[in-house]
Amino acid sequence: MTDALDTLEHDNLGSTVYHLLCNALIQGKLKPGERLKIRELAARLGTSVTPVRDAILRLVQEQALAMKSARDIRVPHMTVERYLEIRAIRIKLEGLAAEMAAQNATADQIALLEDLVRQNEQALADGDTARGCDLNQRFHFALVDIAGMPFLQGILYRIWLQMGPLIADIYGDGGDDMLDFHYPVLDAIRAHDGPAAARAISDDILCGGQVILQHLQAAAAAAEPADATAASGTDHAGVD
Amino acid sequence: MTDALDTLEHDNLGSTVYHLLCNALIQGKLKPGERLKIRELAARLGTSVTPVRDAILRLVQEQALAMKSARDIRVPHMTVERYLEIRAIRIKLEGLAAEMAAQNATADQIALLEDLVRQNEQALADGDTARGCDLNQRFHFALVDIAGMPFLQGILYRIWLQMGPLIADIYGDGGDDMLDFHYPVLDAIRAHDGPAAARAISDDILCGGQVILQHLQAAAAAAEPADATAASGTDHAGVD
DNA sequence: GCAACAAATATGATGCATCATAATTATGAA
DNA sequence: TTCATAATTATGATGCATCATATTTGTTGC
Repeated sequence: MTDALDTLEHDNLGSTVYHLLCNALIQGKLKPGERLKIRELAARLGTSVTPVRDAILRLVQEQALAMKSARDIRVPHMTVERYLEIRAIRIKLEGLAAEMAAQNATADQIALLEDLVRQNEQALADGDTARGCDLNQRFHFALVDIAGMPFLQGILYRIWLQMGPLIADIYGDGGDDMLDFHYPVLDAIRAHDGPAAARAISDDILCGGQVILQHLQAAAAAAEPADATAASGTDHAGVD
Repeated sequence: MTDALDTLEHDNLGSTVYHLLCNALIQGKLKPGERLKIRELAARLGTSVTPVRDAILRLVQEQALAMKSARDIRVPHMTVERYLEIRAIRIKLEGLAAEMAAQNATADQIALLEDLVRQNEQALADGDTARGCDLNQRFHFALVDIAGMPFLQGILYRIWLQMGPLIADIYGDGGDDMLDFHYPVLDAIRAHDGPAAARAISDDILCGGQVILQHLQAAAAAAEPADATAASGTDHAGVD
């Protein structure tokens, strides 16, 4: 499932390292601002620098990692502007996925979604936020999978890669209500009502992400308490 | 503008080669099915294999190139299924871009769009399809640029990368009416009417791409007229 | 003690040697 | 002539040596 990014890919060491780092990112094992060193990783993984460099370059390309300078590779910090942009994109793309999933879903696939929600309930009941975070993500990916759009799956995987470090950092704060928005999605899929599914996913992304947005805005405000020029440009990034 | 993919990227030889190949793909200088060899490219460009390998791996990752086997890197063929999927994604994402562009566009930016359309008229009048193709693309990119969404720009650039070889192959067939659908887009942007701009872009993608779709369907029908199992070995179908 | 310069270190970039294996060609027997 | 097998070649993968330079650390003069 997590292999969605490169369909039918030729397996080489670089890809293995890449997926390793992807999982680390998505599971929040790499914190924003953390630095990565090629040689160090290579030593830790027992390979030469070449595959590690391959993997890191791939992640830099898709902006899941950032090269602050020629020799400073770090997990990037999410900004409010970027989060809002990504949110808008997710609403469109995951909406499309939900719509197609509602059209296509078989009984088995619906049962799988229900199972994911059930496991998520259990995880939240147990107070296992890490598992809840993982299951939340798997629900979203399951939708794209059911939609049967492999290219879209790759795009969304890359987007989630960016949100991984962020979500893992914040989820414990107030993510308990994140699951609530999955029920309307499930209802719409059961009814094979595409537009309703898209709306429900949109609600999920907007409401569920509210905590994240507040967190980011608070962090941004704390970072620059005096300077108000950059902070005010939250709604529209004036990137020319 | 074409540098949208990796914002603020550290320049290394691999990136240079990457952009070189990107341009070649988008401008249709690389045909579907064409094979690329690392050593050959390196010799042609006067570098070692390392930067070329970096660039090619990046393009493979985003499926702009495909590794059919461990040592067979080719420009992939577009399939009907994939085209339809990409079309649906484009409608959502370029719709979003058009909507934001309509909200944000300044008079200067609108003038720039008008200029692109005017140049495109001239190109078509001159029968210069290559230039028309290029200008068509630049119009679409200009919209994302005006929308001020750099992350979206990266996603769309990667999508166009996939369509480059295809469009260049087909454009001459009946692309003369492709420009027609840009006028309603321009009108909507002038009126700052986001939803109308999104609808207009959707029309452009659907109608303008009709020729491409027919071409693909004809090619698919010709490729496997009777036998559906063995002949499909050329294109790896079975996207599900 | 502090600042400015210098030496040392760290680190990604690049080139290249070597390896494993797939593709191609050559060889030879039927 | 044809097909099977072996030798050759081609090619991406991997590892590693070296380079350039940013960063850190040490030294020295004030």
